[in-house]
Amino acid sequence: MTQAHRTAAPADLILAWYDRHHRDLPWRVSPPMAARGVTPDPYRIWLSEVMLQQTTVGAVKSYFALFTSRWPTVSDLANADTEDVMKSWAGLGYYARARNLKKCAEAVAFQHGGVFPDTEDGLKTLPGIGDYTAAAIAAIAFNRKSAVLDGNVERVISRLHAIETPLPAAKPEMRTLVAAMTPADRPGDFAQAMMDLGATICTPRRPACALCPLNADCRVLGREDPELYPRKAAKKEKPVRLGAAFVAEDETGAVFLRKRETSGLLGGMTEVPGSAWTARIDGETGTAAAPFPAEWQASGTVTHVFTHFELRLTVYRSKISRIADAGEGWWQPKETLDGEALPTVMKKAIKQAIPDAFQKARKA
DNA sequence: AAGTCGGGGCC
DNA sequence: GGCCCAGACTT
Repeated sequence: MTQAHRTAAPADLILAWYDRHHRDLPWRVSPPMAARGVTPDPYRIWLSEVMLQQTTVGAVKSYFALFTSRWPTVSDLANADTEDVMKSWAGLGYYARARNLKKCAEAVAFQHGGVFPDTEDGLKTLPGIGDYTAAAIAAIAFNRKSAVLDGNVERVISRLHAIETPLPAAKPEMRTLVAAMTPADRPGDFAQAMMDLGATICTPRRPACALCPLNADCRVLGREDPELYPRKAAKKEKPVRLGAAFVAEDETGAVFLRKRETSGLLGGMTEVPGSAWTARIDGETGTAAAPFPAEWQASGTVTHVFTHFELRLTVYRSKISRIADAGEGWWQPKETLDGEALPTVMKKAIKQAIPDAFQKARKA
């Protein structure tokens, strides 16, 4: 085979690109670090992968720093107070991840001797670890030759092979193609390289094809608009739900809070009292669902978009003397609201009623 | 296979 | 305003 007709294998092209353009991330062992003998910590790889599920790198960084600082090992996390974990996760979203994170840490610490399973199948038995995360940890932390397929890789593969089958039906086909590409030599770096490629070059819009190490192999480039890939099933529209939220402030400035059910939407998180969130758009959202009688003053509305519906909350506020029978809940001093397990929609509601309720947003 | 489950950044 | 993001889990 002559050199002129021989094309380098895609995996080699991607790894060569990765060696030059990889991003330095807090949980990553970069090729230069690896050359100095640094090995990945499965705990940190696992923690980062769970945080990164459907979540951007920028959103994760400060949370990763907080968690690894408070709980440096999986055993530390396993022995932590669950409520502290929920408080630390507040704002990151998909709160079932936090509940499963704690369960997984307990399983590793108390049933696996504090050591993560080092195979894809073993990892997949743990709470919160599915197909993607098991493959990613196996590849990145244990150098297993597993096929890592996330949203980034789906985009790269769909364009590289001009896959016409829409997602999610195309996933098995894509996984097979990724498995065929994955090298035995550096599977962990290959996985991270493919995801970096999707995050920085093969982007959803305006991909930088001129800079792509695979542009000579791409079946879409030069024939169609890459933005048309991956094909996706049509999505249904988001319904609107309405509700009321009640922000009560006592004579000391404390706010009345309560705890949500442990499962379902915002499960296990803290809330201000409110009505059910109904799909009806007729009828006013009144104070019928108020937690106790008070002079409730309407103080505007907040809108919050969840994954499958849009919520419009009418916010009511009142200043009352602390009453003995306020129902399930507690009065939280205003200056300590920041540390509570309040999801973003609840912070919005409180801020609507009491604009100076929070110190300032947590920044990276 | 479809529905549930957050939040923010980007265009 | 819509789209996307290192998806998992339930039904």
